[in-house]
Amino acid sequence: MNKRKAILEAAVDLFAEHGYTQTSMQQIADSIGISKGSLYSFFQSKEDLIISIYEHYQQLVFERAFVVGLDGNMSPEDRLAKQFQVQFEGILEYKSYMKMHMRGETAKNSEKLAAMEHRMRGRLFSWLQHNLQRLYGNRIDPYKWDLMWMTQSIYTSYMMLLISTESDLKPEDLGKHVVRQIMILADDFFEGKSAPLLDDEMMKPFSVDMDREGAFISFEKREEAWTNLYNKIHSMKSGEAGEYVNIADRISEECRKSKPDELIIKGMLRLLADVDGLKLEVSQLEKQLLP
Amino acid sequence: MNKRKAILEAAVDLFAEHGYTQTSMQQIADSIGISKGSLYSFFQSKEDLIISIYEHYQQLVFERAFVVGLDGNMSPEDRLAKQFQVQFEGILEYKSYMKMHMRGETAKNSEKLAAMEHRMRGRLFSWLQHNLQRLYGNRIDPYKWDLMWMTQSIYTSYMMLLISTESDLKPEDLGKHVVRQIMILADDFFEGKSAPLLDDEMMKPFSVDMDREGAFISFEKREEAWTNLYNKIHSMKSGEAGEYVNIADRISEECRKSKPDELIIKGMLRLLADVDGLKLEVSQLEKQLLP
DNA sequence: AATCGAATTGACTCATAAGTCATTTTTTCA
DNA sequence: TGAAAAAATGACTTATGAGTCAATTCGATT
Repeated sequence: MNKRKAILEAAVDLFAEHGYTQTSMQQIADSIGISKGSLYSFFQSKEDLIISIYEHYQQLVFERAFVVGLDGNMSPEDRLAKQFQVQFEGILEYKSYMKMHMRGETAKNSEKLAAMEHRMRGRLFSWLQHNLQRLYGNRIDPYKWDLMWMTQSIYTSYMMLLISTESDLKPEDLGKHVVRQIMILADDFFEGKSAPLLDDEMMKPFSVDMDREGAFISFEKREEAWTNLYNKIHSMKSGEAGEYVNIADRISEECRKSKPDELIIKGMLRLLADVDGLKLEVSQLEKQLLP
Repeated sequence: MNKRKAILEAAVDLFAEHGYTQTSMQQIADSIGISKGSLYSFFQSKEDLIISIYEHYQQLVFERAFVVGLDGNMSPEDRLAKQFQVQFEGILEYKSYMKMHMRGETAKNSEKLAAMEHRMRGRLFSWLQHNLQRLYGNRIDPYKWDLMWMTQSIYTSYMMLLISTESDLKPEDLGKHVVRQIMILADDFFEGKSAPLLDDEMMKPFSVDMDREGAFISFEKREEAWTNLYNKIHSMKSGEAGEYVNIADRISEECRKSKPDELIIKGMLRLLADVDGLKLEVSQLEKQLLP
């Protein structure tokens, strides 16, 4: 629906400029000329709104890069540079969202958001690891955490420059630059001139279980299945939608647990499968969640 | 008074854990067993409280490193590593404050705080620039922004690791590591293999007019007083100089402690003041250290 | 045009938290 | 010891903003 999107966009702008707590629902409503009550017919709560924002934008910004990674015609180095470039382009395109995201300032309220943020960070690291291994093979292993850590810090800092100033930095240059710096630092490790500081044990909070190489693709598919389901639900008549969102939320919550109860997931999916318009989306999601 | 300090410390812990807006004055009062009204007799407002926190801690954390920079017996490289080390040690010691600071989440409310934050960032950059120039001279100029930017991003990211995990990272290792990475990246620029992306124009928001800022001047004065003292000592006959350097080092060490013992400082200064040629420098330094 | 249901509204409630101040407690000192 | 001064208290006021809902408007259908 269109008004929903308008709200999301207005909210993201305001959150980016003034911060989450400093922006009232009234302001958001005013900025697009609707009433507060109307706003609440699209989003159950302020928290629901910001979560929806993350759900709406995170794919847009972060997943575009992964697709480039599949292009087999480039050297690993160029491919990685290209992926960073695409990422920087995405950041420029969704500046407001990135600004909001960078502020942080939100996570502590909401379990759900914290989990989301953790997942995103984990994905960044597993993506970095994947690419480093493609570049250097297994010999990178002893140094991978130091390299990943420095890489993400350089990447993030240039990203902040990109969104917070009116510079004419080119995503292409930035992509090449970041890769160049990674490689310099890596070479130094290989030459035995630096010793690594970080190890698996220490970086446990940053690693996310990934089922080897197919991880990203399967991740993407799962993500897509979720998106489709939520979109379908939201496009339904409001009366029933709330209940279905609840069920979907319950499933997602269960999946995020360290030991998800398959029966609960199965049951919840069954409930949704009974709804006429959702059959396709549910079976698609089920294939991803319960292989 | 002591209660004031207790409030500051309680507040910084709570702000670090729950965030500024999520911590109420009542909670702060409760946590040290006084009433809210009492709290307001020490700080006019919540904003006044957070500003006082910044005023209380920022010197403690950031200025300790600058003093180390004056020791003339080390190579520029080792000296810089040592400065980073001291910085990391400070961060460990004032973990809560750094956590609070890292959250940000505050600046937009208060003009005064925003200015403060801006000034601190400016100081970091001017310190970095100073050290890079000491390391490489003027040939660093075309690359200095890129190097400073990457340095601060690597430095900041390891700092965050230090405060957010229970790792056993050693400040000494971290200091050496950061310097090592700076030098690798710098060498690559010198070899002409990388091109710089950032320039003065683009980085204007990050450079601060140093002379305009009161705090910076007062800090500079202190640094100047130290420099003068060390210079004078070094210019003396070597026989006695060693002893005086020891005393001066002992003062600097004391000053870097979280709870410096004023009496010790006073005593040490007194010892130096008895030396004929140092009277002027000592009184100059004393004015800075014991106002 | 009349009717019905869905969408929209904004005045309302409720909760929270900053900041105040009359009152009480503690300290000081003659 | 007792009076005056200082410090501490917590109930109170006030402001803000999330979330609700009865009333109203809008729009589709016959």
